[in-house]
Amino acid sequence: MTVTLKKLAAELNVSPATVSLALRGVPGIAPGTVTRVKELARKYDYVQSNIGRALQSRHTRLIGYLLPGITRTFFNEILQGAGEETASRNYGLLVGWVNPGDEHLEHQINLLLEKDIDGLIISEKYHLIDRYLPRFKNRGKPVVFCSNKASEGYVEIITDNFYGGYLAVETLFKHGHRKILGSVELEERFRGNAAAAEHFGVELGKSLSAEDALKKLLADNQYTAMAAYSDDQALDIIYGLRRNGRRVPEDVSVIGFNGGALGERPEFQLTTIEQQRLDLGRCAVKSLIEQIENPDYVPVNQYLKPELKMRKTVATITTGGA
Amino acid sequence: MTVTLKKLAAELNVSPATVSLALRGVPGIAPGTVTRVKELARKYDYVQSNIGRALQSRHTRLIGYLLPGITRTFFNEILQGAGEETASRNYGLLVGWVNPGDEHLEHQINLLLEKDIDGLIISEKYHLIDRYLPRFKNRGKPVVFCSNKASEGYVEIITDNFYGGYLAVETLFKHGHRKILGSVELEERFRGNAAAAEHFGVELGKSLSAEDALKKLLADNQYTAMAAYSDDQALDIIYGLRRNGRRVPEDVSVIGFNGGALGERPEFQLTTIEQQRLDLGRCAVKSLIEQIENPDYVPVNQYLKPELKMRKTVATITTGGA
DNA sequence: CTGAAAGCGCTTACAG
DNA sequence: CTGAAAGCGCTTACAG
Repeated sequence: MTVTLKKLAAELNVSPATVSLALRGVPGIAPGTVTRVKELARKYDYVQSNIGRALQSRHTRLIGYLLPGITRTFFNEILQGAGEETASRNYGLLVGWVNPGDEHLEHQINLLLEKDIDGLIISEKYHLIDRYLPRFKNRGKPVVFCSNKASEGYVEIITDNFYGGYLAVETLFKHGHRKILGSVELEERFRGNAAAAEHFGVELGKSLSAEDALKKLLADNQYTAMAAYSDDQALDIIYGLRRNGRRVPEDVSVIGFNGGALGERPEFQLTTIEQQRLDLGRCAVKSLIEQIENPDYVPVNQYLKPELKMRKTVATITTGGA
Repeated sequence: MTVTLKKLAAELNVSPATVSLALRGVPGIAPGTVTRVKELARKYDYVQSNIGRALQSRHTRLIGYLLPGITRTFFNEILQGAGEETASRNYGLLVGWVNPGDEHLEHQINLLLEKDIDGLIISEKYHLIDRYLPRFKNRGKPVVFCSNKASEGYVEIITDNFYGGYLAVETLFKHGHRKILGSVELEERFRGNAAAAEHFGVELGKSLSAEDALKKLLADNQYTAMAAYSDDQALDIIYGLRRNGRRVPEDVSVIGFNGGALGERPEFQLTTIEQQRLDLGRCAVKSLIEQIENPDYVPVNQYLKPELKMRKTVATITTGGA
């Protein structure tokens, strides 16, 4: 049913090697032969089989992507960015979702190994996956972490969380806020908060969760703004504030972190620090393919700058005192 | 670097065939040999290569999934359901996003064909993809449409939209509503609306879009409820109603269609008809693999029943008159 | 119970 | 410019 090189060769009375060379445009084949081969190939809708090619080259041009199954939304755009970049390079993207429960993960790893992927992108906690990494390394298959901190000795392509944290507090400062609550849920981001707070002379509080933040914002009337851990958390906090009679942004400003469709809804109009999710996926693929195709390439970590998305949950206040 | 059957065979002084049989547990190999082979395989972390196997069996155990690139959220859970089912059957899932612009699509199709997928799932408009289907059919590769209407002669695994439409109007009827606005954006679903309206003796209006629906709801105070085309549309309508001083659900009830995280937010608490998205993906994979592995299997369309998710945008009203 | 051979679809030297 | 051969990693008959 499927047309192979051999069948084309037989029909044209040439050797399979000639057909192979002609189709790939390798120089040194008579122009007439090339034309006849290409015509017949088109007529029969011949498509080169990856399995023949891969067996020979030891490269399948397949890359794997492992991502958490529970987080239903966050990784979608990253995945799509990865998929688009992958396709544009003539690679295929093999996706595996990891659900809690280790058995499942080991099965996914074996599946990817069996399918002979050339490299792997991981958007999953490194401590879950650490133990499996040598299985890829031993086979010379590169691994890149995307949007998640990498295991020791591996490359990470992630948002510049320090910068994002800095930008959040800087933005609030520029709108007149002098006492701001941060979240320590992501250490690097809070360090960015702290650096900006120190630089601009802002007082910075710590919260451990949405509930904790809400409690502190309600208890202490000095806080005029919150730099939240995520958009979801920002919305939860805004919801809690409003239920408790506080206005957002008139009484308290809130800035999120992530971007995506949710904060865009007219009901929310959430000001946020937006991650470049499509680019995270794209850059991870670029780095991985570079490593696959060029063994001498020394990969480096990449930290993508998030961008301020100004909407309507941050207000300018006139600082009392100063 | 990578350990092959041959290397194991050489080290054990047996033939590759013996190693192959031993590893797969084919009966007729001396138990001692099986043990020695398996031990060495584990020691070297031998993993059977799909390319060798596939070349031989003409099946890669890879399936493709083509989905639209613009709709960033709707297909994620379907895709994940598909991925989980795929993995549990020891298949790999090759994902391709289709963005507007035909070149891109043809490229994706060629990519999937090259990668020798055993079958294809499509969540894309059939008229975009029609012309490429013979390329799969001619190669004996089954194609299943998932969550989208299928091309002539192909199988579809989709939500039972008629039932969903019926359920929406039935639900509103049971809450006392007697004049309801529907949406004709999805024909089958509106036919379900209409069937319920007729059965319960409810008056049913037509709207063409969110704006149109809002206009009609505001203009005609007789409508007490809206069966929306989607959750997004439902939220847009609720937003518009509230901005115009109408209360939801006290003045107008609104029921969505889809399910997902958005409507669950406490700000919305959207009552909706929820599609079984994970199951749509799973069922599509099941049908496809059945077709791949059993050529005699005659696939059938599947219509998955959506479920009512009662939240807070539908209220019971006391019908004036009756 | 085990090995030698052939072959799946390709590509890469090599010979002519 | 073209063909014959060998080989990539496996599995499937077949012979012994």
